[in-house]
Amino acid sequence: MPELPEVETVCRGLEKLIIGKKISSIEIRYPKMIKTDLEEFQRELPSQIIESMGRRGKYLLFYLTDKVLISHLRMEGKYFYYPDQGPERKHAHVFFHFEDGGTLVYEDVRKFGTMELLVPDLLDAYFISKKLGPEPSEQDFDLQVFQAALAKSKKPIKSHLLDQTLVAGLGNIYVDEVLWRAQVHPARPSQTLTAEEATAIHDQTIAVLGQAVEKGGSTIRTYTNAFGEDGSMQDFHQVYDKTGQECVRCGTIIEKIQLGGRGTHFCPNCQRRD
DNA sequence: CAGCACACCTGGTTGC
DNA sequence: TGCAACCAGGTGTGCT
Repeated sequence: MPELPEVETVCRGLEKLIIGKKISSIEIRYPKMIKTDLEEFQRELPSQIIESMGRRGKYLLFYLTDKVLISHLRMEGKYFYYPDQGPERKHAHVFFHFEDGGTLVYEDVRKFGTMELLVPDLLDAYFISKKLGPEPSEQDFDLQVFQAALAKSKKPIKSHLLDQTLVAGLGNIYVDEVLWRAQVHPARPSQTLTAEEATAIHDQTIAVLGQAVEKGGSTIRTYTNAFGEDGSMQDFHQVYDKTGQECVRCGTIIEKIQLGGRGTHFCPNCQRRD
């Protein structure tokens, strides 16, 4: 599922379902996804209460009684909440059983997702170690800092936006949408961007991710009807998965290329290389 | 240090 | 139809 808007949607959904619940037991069927000490994870979680939910970039945060569970959904991670035991499912990897009989299940077909348990004091250091950039908001995402970083990089702008260091939260869908809106070719070396182009990318990043959060995220390729997949942002995509269709701005046919190993959609007329 | 290919997994789609 | 190759909303590693 997830780029930032989808993770935010899951976060808001879980807030309504599991806040205040006490974990009675934990069941881990795919131990490899627990990246901190497994014994500790199994020992510490039971008896903790879900105090609140949070999000930083694409990381989902469960604030527990005296720990923080950091969950990253990677490509296909999903959470399902059941007021009872829940059904048996092939790709269910972690079960959080609550004292009231409810169950939160983490499912992930590709098993790329990760979970880590930290003391809250180490959360800031954790994100610093990941070199995670600012949240895509007016308050946090500073244009001057962004422009200065771009000026020092030869990386294609799309690859740079995807690496989470300049700004947190963009993934392969929204980065294509942002660059289309900003009218910048995805392969442009970062340092060749003009101040106007950098400003447009900055502003459109905030606008696109903000709009996507409002729409509840995007639901693409109708995967299983996962919790939180009720988004409608896909109806507003202008280039992602629009290969062969006309650009709504100029009528030119949208093209798809490979860039940094990722499928990349753009309008060859609106988004010139130079 | 920067940049890039590749690894991690499974399943759906495409093309011969 | 059968099956191999390729592709998928992400990130960490290890190499040049």
